[in-house]
Amino acid sequence: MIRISFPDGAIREYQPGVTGMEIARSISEGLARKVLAARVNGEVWDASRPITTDATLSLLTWEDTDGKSTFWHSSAHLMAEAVEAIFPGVKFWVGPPIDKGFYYDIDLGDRAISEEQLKQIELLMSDLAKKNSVYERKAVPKAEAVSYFSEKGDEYKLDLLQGLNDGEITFYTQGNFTDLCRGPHIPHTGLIKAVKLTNIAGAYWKGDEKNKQLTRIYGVSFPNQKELDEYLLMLEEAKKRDHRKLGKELGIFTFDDEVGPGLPLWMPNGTVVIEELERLAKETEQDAGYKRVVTPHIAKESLYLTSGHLPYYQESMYPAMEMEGTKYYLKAMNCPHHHKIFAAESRSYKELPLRLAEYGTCYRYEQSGELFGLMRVRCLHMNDAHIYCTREQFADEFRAVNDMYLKYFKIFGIDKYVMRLSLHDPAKLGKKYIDEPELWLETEAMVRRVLIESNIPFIEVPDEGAFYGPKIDVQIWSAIGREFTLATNQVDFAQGRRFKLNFTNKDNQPETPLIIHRAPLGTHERFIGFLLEHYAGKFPLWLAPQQVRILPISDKFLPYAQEVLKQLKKADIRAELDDRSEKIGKKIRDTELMRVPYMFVIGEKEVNEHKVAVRKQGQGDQGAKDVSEIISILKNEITERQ
RNA sequence: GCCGUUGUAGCUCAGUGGUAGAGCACUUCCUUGGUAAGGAAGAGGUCUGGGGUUCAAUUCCCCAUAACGGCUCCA
Repeated sequence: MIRISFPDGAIREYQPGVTGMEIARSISEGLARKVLAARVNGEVWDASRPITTDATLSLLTWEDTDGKSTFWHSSAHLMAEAVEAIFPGVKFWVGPPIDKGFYYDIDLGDRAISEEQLKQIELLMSDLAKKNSVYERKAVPKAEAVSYFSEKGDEYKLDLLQGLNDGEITFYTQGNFTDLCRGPHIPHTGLIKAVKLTNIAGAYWKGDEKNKQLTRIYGVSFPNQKELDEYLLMLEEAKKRDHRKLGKELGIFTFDDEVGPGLPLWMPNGTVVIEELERLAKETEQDAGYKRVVTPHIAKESLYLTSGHLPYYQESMYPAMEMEGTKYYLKAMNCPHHHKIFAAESRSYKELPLRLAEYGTCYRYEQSGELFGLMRVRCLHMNDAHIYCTREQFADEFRAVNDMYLKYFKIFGIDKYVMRLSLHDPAKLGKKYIDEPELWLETEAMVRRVLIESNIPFIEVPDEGAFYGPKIDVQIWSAIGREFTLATNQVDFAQGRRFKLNFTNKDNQPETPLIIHRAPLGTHERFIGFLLEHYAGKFPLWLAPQQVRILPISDKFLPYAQEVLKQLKKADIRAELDDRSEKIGKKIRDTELMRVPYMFVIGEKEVNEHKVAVRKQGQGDQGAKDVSEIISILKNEITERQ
C-alpha cells in the first residue's frame, strides 16, 4: 500500500498504481466529475496517471489556477483538432494556456482563416467536445517521435524535439489529433462545455521578428455556458472603461490624421487634468527639494552621441533635421539636457543632492503598430527629474523617490500594480550593459535593500535593466488587459561619466555623481490614459475638468443661477451653467454622462431660500445647502484631493 | 515594422455597381417643465486619399494612409 497525504492533512492508504481520478471517486462521485488534474508531489499530472509511491496529492478543479490552465491547455488541443479537420496539412507550433484562455500558433501555409471560418472552427470544437474523447498520454522514445514528425514533414515539432531528451517525450491523443506535448490534460473533451474563439493574429515563430509569421488563434473556454456569458459581459464592461472611448466621450483628447499618428491633441477638458497633475507634481517636488528647469525640444546630434543614445536608439527617434550643416534631433529623453544644466556650473558636494525636475516634452518614433491610444504615443510629457548625488546619499535619495511614488499612489487609490526590479545580466556586460560589474552589484543591492526596508512587495527580473543601471518599474494593466510601465525609477552610473559630470568632494577632488532618473507620474499621456480607466471617467473633484454644473429648472431662475456661478468662479471652482431651455431630467442626464461630480439644481424653492439643491454624480440628490456652505465643503474636498 | 480586420455626417452605425440613410449631437422655433432623454422644423457628406476595371465605383481590384486585434519593440 502507498500513503497519500491530502491538503487537509489527512493520510489515506491506496493500492500502488492508483490514479488521482480513482482517489477522487473514492471520496465522492461529485468530486470525480469535477476533477481536471492532480497535483502529485507538487507536480501537475493527468488525473489518469498512476501513482506508484507515497505522495502528497491535491485534486485540481476549475477552482484551482492549475486546474484552469490544464483545462485551457486541453482546449487548445481541441481547437487544434478542429483546425486540422478543416485545414488538413497545417502545422502546429505551440498551444499554451495563458492568463485568460489559450492560443495555438499554426502554420497555415498560404491559406488564411476568415472570421466565418473561425466561427466554423468554434462550432466544430463544440461538436468534437461532445464526443467525450479521452486525452491519452503516451511516452515515446525520441527516435520514434522524430521519425513520426519527419514523416509528417513537421519542422516545428522537430525543432521542439531538439530541445528534449529521450525519456521525457510524451504524445497526447484525443480523437483524431495527436500532439507532442508535455501535458498534463483534463480527463476528456466533454468537460469543455463552452468555447469562444476571440481573435486571429499574426505571431512570429519563437517570438523573433526575423522568423516566419504564424497564425495565432486566441480562445477561451469554460466548463459551462454561464461562465462564458459572464466573461463576455465582463469584456463588454471593460470596453466601456477603455480610455480611448472615454477620452472621446469626455472631450479629453483627440487624434487627427493630418496632425499625425501618435500625436495627441489635448482638448480643454484634458488640459485641465494635465494642469492639475502638474500642480500636484510641482507641490510635491517643491516639498521634496527639487528645482524646476525648462529645456528645448530639440538638440544637436552631438548631445546624443555623448549620451550614447545615438546610434542605439536612433530608430526610435524622429529623423534629424538639418540646419546650417548641423543635424538636430527632437529629444526622445530629457536626461542629456538636464546633465548639461548640471555641467553648466562648477558643483560642490555641498550642492548635492541636486534634483532637477521638468515636465519635459519628448518625441519618440514608436513603430506604427505599437501606437495605442494615449498609452503609447509619439509625443509625450514626462514627469521627469534627475537627481545627482554622492554614493553615500544614494540610498536615502532612492528611498525618498519611492516614498513619493507611494504618496502619489495613495492619492490616486492605485493598488493594482506590480513593482518590478530590473537587473543586469552579467553575461552581457560590455554589450547590453555598461561594463561596471561592481557598480551593478552594489546599486542593485542598494535598490533591493531600499525596497525591502520600505516593505514594498516587488518582483525581480534579470536582464531587464537599462544600459546604465538597474531600475524599478511600476507595471499596470489597461482596461483591455495590456501591460504598461506606468512609472519608473532608474539608477544611472554611466551617463555621469559620459558627460564628464563632476563635483568637488570634501577632499577637493573631482568625483562623478550617481544619477537617479525618476518619473513617478510617468507621462501625462499614459498617466491620464490610466486614470481614465482607473476611475472609469469619474475623476475625483480636484481632477475633474468640470467640477460643478448649475442646472436651473426653468429660464426664470437664470439670474440667480448666474449669481451662483459667479460665486463658484470666485472660489476658483470649475463651474458651468446649463442655460439651455431643456427639462431638468435632460440636463441631469447629460451632466451625469459627462461625469461632472456635482450638480446644483436651482428652482423656485432654492431661489427663495438662497440655496442650491446639491446632486452628486452617480449618487443622486443630496438635499439643499447654502451656497457658501457647499462652496466651503467643495473647497475642502479639492484641497485635500479626496 | 510584420500578420489580420476595418474606414460612410461631429459621434455611434445602417446601406447600395445607377452620385446616400437612422439615432444622438448641432441651428431655429414651440415648450418653462423639480432629479437620467418634451415637441417640430432645418442644416450638415469629394462615402479616408490616389490609381484601375466599367457606359457608370461609396460599392469590385490595386496602392497609399489611419484606426483596431495581435506579434515584435518600448531609453
